[in-house]
Amino acid sequence: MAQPATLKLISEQLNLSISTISRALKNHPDISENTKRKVKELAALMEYEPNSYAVNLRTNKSKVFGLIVPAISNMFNDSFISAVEEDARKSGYSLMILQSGDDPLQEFENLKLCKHYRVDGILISLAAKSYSIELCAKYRQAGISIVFFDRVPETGSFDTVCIADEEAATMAAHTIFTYKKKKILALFGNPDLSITKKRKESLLKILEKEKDIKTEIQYCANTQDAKHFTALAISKSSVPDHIFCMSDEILIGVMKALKNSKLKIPEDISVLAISNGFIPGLYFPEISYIETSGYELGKLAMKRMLENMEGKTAVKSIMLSSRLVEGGSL
Amino acid sequence: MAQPATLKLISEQLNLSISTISRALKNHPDISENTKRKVKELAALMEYEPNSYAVNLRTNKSKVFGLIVPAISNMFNDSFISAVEEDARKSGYSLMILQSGDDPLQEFENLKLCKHYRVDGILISLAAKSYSIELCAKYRQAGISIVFFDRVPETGSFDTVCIADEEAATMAAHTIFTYKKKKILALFGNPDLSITKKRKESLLKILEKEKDIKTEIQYCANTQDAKHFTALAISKSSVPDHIFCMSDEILIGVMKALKNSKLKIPEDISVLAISNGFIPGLYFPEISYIETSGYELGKLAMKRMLENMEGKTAVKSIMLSSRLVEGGSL
DNA sequence: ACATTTTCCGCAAACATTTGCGGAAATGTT
DNA sequence: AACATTTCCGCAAATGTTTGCGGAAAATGT
Repeated sequence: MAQPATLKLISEQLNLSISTISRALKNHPDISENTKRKVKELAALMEYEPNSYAVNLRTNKSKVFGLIVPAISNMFNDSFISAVEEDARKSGYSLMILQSGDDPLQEFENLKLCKHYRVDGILISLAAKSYSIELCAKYRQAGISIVFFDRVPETGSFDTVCIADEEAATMAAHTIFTYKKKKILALFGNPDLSITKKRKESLLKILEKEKDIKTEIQYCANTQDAKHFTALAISKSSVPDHIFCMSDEILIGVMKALKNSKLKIPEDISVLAISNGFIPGLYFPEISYIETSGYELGKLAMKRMLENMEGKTAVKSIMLSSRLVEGGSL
Repeated sequence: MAQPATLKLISEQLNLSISTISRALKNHPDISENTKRKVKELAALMEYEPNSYAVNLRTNKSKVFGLIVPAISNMFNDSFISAVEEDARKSGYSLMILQSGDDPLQEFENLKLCKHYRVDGILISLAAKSYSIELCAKYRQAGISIVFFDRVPETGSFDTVCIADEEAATMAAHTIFTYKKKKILALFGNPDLSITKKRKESLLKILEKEKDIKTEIQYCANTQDAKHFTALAISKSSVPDHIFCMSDEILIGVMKALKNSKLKIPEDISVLAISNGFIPGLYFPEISYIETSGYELGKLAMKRMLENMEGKTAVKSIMLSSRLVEGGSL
């Protein structure tokens, strides 16, 4: 314990060569059972642990995955991270988690950091206005597996794992139909993200078929925006009878505005969100939502990554289906 | 780009020795400006990046901190992590984040993983029923700086950074006084955690001074428990006029129960929580809370850690003060 | 012109590990 | 007894860096 144990130290104690120690510890057939036993005993006693730097240097593998997200905080990422961490651990990998804060520059730096630490693979959910995609392509070229999740690039052939955005939005639209809503306020996030585009387009595609449904679209950079647009909409003469929220962040803003009004949910106005369910469950009545499980997505993403590590490098796009969870807000 | 650039490769191109390249790149005074320029230019061109494994092997420093938390998800940890990550990055360190899932065994394994990756320091918030403290002591002995935060060990001389729990609970008690509440339901988390003990004791110490204040204590393992105990309490003949929640998790359960009842906040019953403010802000009226800033705590923790790295190893206990933020629930 | 200092650079060891190769000793085969 | 085989282990190179030391060449001083 005084000095951290090394192969050399053990070899000196036992009058064996370093290579013998190394082989004994990994059950190399060249080494006799007797010697193996002795070596292992002493190694255990000395609490030997291979120096990961030396191993990595030699093998050029780190057994670490980089995980880059805009923010660790949001509930979606939370459960995503949990899932990824679980499965990574099971396969002997660790995670280096970096957040971009939705800042393209920071994201770029994080990517370089991953390279610096020579991670074996990178899981990344893009920042808005990201310009990191070329760098990703380059790194992949250099042998680093890259899996995009949730916020994926629109173009280029990459491995992607994401929510079936079209399906989720389509489901939302059909729900709005079913409940015969006529005047919709639809709130979306950053319009630059492909996830936003997909959801918006799919929703509109269906809603626009019906002539008597009026839909107002707004883009919200944050919760505050969502609150603002909601307050504005319900202050007008013709109040919407339904609000669609693309994300939790937006839902929170909407609810703040609604609570400041006299409008009752669902009698006066109904609400539907796309969410993992945590935030919707905090309200009364609970808000209905199209479920997007970060946990499930994480499982899929890590599965894809591990396949990659085993050489299955054919590019794949994976979609995760979602379902409607009815609270009492419809 | 075909081969990753190394010092050797550069040296061959320039007909210089490896050591000259190494020194040139770090502005060693022994190297002439002229040579430095040439070396740097070629290095940039070849996109040279030092192999971190080799560096770490040589220097025995990893420039990585381990961060172990029960769960990444909770809001407190979120902001804590953000702060830590920010300041770590500024000092050239990266973060390896591991979650214990409040499982002592997992925590133990994570600790060993940190050792395996030879992190320079460990920031850790203990799991309930943790038995990792001895291992921490051992690692510290072996030269790894360890800073405990939030959930810190009760005994032993370690660096700790945590909320001024006594102060916060005392503040809560005084608030309850001020608002002349008489029948209190006080909900706490895991009774094994020192943070729970401290908060409970400080609260009771004050409340028990007043004869006409009745306090009921319950321990909740999760949100569900909190909901259960709240529902139970308000179903009785004498309903409490105040509920104190030790954490967000508990607050959520309480609110679920209250929303299922006819009780109005704050008219019929008042609510006070210890929180960072995010969850309390979701309700209407917003819930008053004693603020515990994970962000601030993160700043302090990293500051302490960096001091440690510079050799200031005298053990220190740091407390972060909190303040009352009034929503409309009192 | 010689001695001294400064400038600039290379040699080689060290960090801990992995692994191809070769070789001595022990065992087995006729 | 001579040969072939198997068993078990060590040598040495390689991974990419850092750094103490020493030394040649150039610059400076007398």
